[in-house]
Amino acid sequence: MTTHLLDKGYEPREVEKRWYAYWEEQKLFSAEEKSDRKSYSIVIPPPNVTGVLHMGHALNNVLQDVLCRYRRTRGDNVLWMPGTDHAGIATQNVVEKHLASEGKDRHQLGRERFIETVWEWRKKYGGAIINQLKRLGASCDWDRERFTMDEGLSRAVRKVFVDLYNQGLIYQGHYIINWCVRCHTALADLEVEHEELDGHLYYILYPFPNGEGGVTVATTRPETMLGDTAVAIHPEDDRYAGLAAEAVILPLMEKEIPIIRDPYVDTSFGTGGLKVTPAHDPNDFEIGNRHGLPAVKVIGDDGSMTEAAGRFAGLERFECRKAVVDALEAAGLLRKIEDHPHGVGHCYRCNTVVEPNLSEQWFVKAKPLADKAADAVRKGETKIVPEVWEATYFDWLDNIRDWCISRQIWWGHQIPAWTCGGCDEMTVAMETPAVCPKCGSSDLVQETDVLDTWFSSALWPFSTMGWPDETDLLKTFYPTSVLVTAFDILFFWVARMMMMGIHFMGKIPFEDVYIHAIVRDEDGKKMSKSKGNVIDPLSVMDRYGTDAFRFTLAAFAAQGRDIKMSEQRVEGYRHFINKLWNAARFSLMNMEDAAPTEADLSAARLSLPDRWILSRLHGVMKTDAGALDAYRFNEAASALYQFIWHEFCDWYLEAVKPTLYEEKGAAEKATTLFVLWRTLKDALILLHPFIPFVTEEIWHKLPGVEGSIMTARFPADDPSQPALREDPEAEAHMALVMDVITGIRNIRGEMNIAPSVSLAATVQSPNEAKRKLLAAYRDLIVNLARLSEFEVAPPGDQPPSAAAAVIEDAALFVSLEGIIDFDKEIQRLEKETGKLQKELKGIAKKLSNEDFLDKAPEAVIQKTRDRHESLSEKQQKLQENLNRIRAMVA
RNA sequence: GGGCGGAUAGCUCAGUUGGGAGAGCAUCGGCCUUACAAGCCGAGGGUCACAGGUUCAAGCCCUGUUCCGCCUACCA
Repeated sequence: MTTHLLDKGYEPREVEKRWYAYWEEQKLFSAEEKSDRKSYSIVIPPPNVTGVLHMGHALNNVLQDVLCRYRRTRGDNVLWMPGTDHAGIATQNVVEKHLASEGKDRHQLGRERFIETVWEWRKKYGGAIINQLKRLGASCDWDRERFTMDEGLSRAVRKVFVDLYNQGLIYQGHYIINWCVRCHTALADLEVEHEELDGHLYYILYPFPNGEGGVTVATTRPETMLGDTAVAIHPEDDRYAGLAAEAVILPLMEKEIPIIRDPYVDTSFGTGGLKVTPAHDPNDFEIGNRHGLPAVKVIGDDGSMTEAAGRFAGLERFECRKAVVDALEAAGLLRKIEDHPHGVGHCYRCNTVVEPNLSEQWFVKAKPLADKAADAVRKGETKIVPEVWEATYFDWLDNIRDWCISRQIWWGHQIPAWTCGGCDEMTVAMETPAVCPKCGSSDLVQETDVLDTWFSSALWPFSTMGWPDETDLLKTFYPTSVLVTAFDILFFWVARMMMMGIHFMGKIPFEDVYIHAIVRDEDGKKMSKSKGNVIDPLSVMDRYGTDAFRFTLAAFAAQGRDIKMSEQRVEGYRHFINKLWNAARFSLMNMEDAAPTEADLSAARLSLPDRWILSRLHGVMKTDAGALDAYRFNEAASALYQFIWHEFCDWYLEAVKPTLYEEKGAAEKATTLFVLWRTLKDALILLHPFIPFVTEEIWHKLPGVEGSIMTARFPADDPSQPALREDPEAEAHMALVMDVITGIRNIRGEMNIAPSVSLAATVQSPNEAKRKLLAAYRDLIVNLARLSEFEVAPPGDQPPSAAAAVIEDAALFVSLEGIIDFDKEIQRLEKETGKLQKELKGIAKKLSNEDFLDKAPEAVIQKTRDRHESLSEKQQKLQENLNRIRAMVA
């Protein structure tokens, strides 16, 4: 320990760097694989390896860090498992872009070389987000850091795939899926984002073969007509009841296609005629299956028209749309065009319009897994907080559809399925087979598709802990205590982890799921690069310090509402950090190098402010623990804020200054010093989870403590310290003293009397006990209200030139001999009585209501009566004073 | 189309079994009081979106309306 004095201002940057390095060196984030202590574990939502820290990460990780640091102070064996996600499509896109800037593309490199390049890229840039998490103060067990493409996790992925395949829960099939023509891969339904666009509805006449009339169909995507293989009408549609024709001519393609009847057709939409394109629409695909229609793929995987599109072949799909419309127009078959806003699917990775496309893909049969995942929450095995999200969770799981897990990209877990060139047999296995188990041929070709990234992240809670091996880590930490995440990945990730966790571990992956808010900009808009409204957390930390930023996030994290981030708020909390710093600075200035000797904390030996602050410390400790245990971060943060600033600084420190300056004697100083030390020490421990850096810095200047504050125990759990307790008497006495002081200050302020002017005050109360109390705390009142004289007396003559206030049954007079402004005082009293009058009227009305007296609980009635009595007493006293002053003026 | 959330002080938001409307910031007035002017002391400011209902009593419970935001959906 160098000096115990703090610098005048808190300089976050150097402090943050120093202590983070210290924590890492001392291995203070490390979990014990085996321990007698209670386990507490969280797996981090793994950020994309290509990611940079944004506000969402910051909030998410600060909340996790608060919980982990809090649980450590409570003595738990804490594991916060960190890692990153290989983010297949996103990462591949990033690296491809990088290649493009060098004039290369992945096909030139080939699959193997490309994957090597991604690994190189990952090695070079993939650590960025991890370092940014460290900057945030995240106390993850970094020695256990995992990556979804690591060997161990890849083995878990393979095992899960093989098991599910053998259990019949994974299958391969030819289906309509969402296809991104830019990423060149299939997407799961979830990965498609719908956006309402102003489109058009085109009405096209499909003529009968005999040339007389036809069926008019309506479509938003006219280019797909080239792949139509039927026209459907509803079997009971009267408009087509007498229809003789059994086919129409598909315009532009000049080919005959059948008219079919299917109840799927909505008679109320358009003309009641539906064009059927099995290869490019999921509904049409099913209709096609029902009626045995061929599927003609006219839009290729690259988004341009195929040979099957005839003379439109080679055109880009939207170019083709125009061309088709023009051609139809020219042929006189375009009946009309209507404006038609409708939802259009976009790729969640690159925002390209997604094309429903027919192809061979792998799917997970989701229903059996989803049912168990929903049940676990229904039975309360896993609790979702706040509860409102349960409905959303159930809704999705109860209506789940099979999950398309294959992706036509290179970066990811290649599907462990091999097809025999000899006999076409498919082998799915953990290890690469040498020969075909059926025919013995060694001509085996592995499936080129890779798995959806979310397939591997679904295993995260147990794959990171060593599964499929039965590790100590799993035994100690699975199921995890809580998952902290935002609702936008409730389906993508949370639900799927539930499905996989229950299926493979036989146990839910987490006891609680805490869903926090999304961070938005000041105007409530989602932050996005394209809108240019992103606030970079790193620059916020640079300017205001990490602790201020963290405290802001925690204070904003009220359940069920989005967070609107503004730098102004962070600035406000920087002031709080500074306030704490200075309070500590003041405290330390008064302490010797050694820890204050332990004092007797029984009420008899302590001054009122000492008793009071210890009682308040006990109170805030309880609030803090209760709030954090229930994930009410904002409540914990604001309780601590309130305590430090408005109780500890504003009242306690001011109250004990004379004692610290040894105006009351050495013994009193020693006692107060101990209380001050204890309060500061415990407050730092309570604050540490929120603002770890500044608390650690102060901690090391505090005498009588050892090691890091990270190893300190929560006040209620520390056997080496006398227990804190509630002291209602001290709180009541202090409240009275504070009322008197505030009353005097109020008069001073309202009458514009400078603080430098000492005043004389008198309190008159009929209550002898109260008089005794006030007399006993005379020094405190004189000091904090800046008085020259303070008299306590029974009710009697009122001082002549005095301003008055009423505190409970006591009248307070502040002598203003020579400086009183009578008009001002009259105004002040009138304002006060006016307010009281209004309130009294309301209460009186209540009390005169028979129904109220009849039906309200006795306690409520009594409370109302008491209040009425004390208010009218106060009113009367103020009125007397008002009359007195008026008389003096007149 | 279905569902969810929000509307409380100038701004941003708390308000958990219905029983005296709160905080931070901003504003106004007074202070360089030897930890902190990133501060201290004091003050003003709200028909709790609107309309009904239940109740002795509603910001809170019920119904409806308006305006925002979000999620979800295979009507071309």
